[in-house]
Amino acid sequence: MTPTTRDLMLDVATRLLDDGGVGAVTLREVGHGAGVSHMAPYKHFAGKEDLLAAVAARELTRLAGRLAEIRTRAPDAALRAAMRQYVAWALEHPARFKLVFGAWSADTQGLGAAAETAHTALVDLVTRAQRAGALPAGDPVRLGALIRALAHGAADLASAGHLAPGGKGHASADDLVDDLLAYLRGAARR
Amino acid sequence: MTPTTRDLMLDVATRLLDDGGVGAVTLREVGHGAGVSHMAPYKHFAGKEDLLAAVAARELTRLAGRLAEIRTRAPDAALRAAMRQYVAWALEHPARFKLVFGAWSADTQGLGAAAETAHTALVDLVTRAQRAGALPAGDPVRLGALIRALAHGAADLASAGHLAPGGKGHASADDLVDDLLAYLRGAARR
DNA sequence: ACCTGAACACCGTTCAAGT
DNA sequence: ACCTGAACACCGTTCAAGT
Repeated sequence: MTPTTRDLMLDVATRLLDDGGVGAVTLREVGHGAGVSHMAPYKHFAGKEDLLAAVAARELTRLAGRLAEIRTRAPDAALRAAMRQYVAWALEHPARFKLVFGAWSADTQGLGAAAETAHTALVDLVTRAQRAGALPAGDPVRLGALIRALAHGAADLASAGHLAPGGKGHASADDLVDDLLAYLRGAARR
Repeated sequence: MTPTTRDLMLDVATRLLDDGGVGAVTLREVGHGAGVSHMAPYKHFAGKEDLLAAVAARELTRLAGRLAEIRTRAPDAALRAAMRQYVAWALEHPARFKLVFGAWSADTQGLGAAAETAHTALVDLVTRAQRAGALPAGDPVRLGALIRALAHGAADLASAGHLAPGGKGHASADDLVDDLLAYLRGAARR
């Protein structure tokens, strides 16, 4: 049950990522932080890119897991809770967020599979919210893409400090998610 | 009229950025590409971060300029055209997009001022679309934030290839912008 | 199977110096 | 004012070798 060297390396890499961004993640520091040589990471990962992909995949899997838990709630509250979870995670761990949703050079480390799981969970939430009358009719995949793109954009802008900071009309990322869901609820009643 | 060494360096940096991402922008290559030594960039920029901020500021200023041109069109078409311009720019130059909207360590190189200009232009477009009946009433700053967050998120996800690629329900970033504007137009008529 | 240490090419940055 | 070249610390990666 003691963590494997590989897992220890992922922990160290995640801590470096949180502390100083992706540029602060060096294979040498990952090795030393895990108590081994600066070359040991190459025995577990093909290179730096592969290590970062493994960090991203683990993080995305955990996020998808939390979204899956939310699925047990009432359908119209679940969708809002899921988007708030997404936004909160982005604001708490901006460097992880940027890494996970940056470009993946290849579908390595099961990143694609983890993304598929999260996507399926979202479409399911949308479908159930539609049946509950909280969302308008229409292709749930497309509606899910709209909601996720808004949550993603609001989280990204907020985490970089570009969301009209302070003063009149200032809206948090959560506020924007609520605004969109309110407009969609209105469209469902028309 | 011949470009200054500084402008030449910004051109080289932008080309390196487009070709290989932010990691491919090295001060040494910027110097050599501009026909000077690997140390010359330090005479024009405080360091790498400052050079990248200058690239971002120039890019953001150009984007704001193109949004300003759009302002001359009919109000309800102008907002859509502006968001399409934003999305198109992000998809054409993903590395510039990520750089411009990444975290700025300091308000150097006039980045904040350029962002302010673009933000003001957007709020103006929103206000005029509201008067034309194409958007619901309410605080134009907050409504502008909603629209921009959606365009931003759709562009970011699309440029990284995370927008439910292919198959049923697939929506482009432009499609999502259109969807949101259609829902908002519906809310304006209620 | 997993780890080590030397070595190479590269990069950001400092410094002393040149015109 | 603007540019140069040597030097330093650091990083990703390869390789030969050890248990």
